[in-house]
Amino acid sequence: MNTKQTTKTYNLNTDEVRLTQMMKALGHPARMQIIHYLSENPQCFTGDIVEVLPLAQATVSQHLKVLRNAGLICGTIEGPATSYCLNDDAVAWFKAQIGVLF
Amino acid sequence: MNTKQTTKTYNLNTDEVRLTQMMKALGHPARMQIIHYLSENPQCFTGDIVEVLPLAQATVSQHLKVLRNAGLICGTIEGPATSYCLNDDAVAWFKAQIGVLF
DNA sequence: CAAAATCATCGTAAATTTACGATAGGCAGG
DNA sequence: CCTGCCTATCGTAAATTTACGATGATTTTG
Repeated sequence: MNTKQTTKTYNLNTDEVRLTQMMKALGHPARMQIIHYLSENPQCFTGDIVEVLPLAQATVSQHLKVLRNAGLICGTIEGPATSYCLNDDAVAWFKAQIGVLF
Repeated sequence: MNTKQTTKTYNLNTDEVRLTQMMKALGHPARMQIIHYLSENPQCFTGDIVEVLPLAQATVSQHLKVLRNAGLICGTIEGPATSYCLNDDAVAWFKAQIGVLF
């Protein structure tokens, strides 16, 4: 019984929950660097990103997974490697949703 | 020596670092709720927000501090209470910076 | 088929975040 | 002044995140 709860609790709707997840994904320097890199190099492999970041391959792969789960990037297996790119639809949705929020 | 570092490391510029901090601040449900509430109630006290969230007063105050440090809101002491509102300049900057990123 | 290359996942320490009660500090009313 | 109200900060557990090496899975090359 921490709060009286006499008033309704503000809840986030589905869009806002998704937006929050995207914000969280973008709220880490390494992941922001990845997004920045992908916006300049629209199509690249995991290895390219690993070379450019001061992080171990496992860590980069982990960050890529976070961005994938947030829907911001999509990766396609291409032979032995994986190619990543920005998800343009998600980016557009993200921008639009920020306009709704503020 | 974890990386060869033969290539330059991608670094974030000052703007991107600040943007990342804002993203991180917005990447938590409670803080997103606060922002949502402030966008509907442009001027309100800490107590108003505490009533609306299912969190203890200390926790809300902590979240408000994160948003303040990110520059997204500003609080002014008003008598015995503190009044909070969105920082419109920061919001505008945030929106513009997203346009630069993507 | 064996070896090398590429990447994801696992297991796990260390660091950070989150949430809370308790406490402190400032301001208004009696 | 004292008391009550409002909020920030402190101290601290629990949960989550971050980063790494090691390992696996898959594909191409020799």
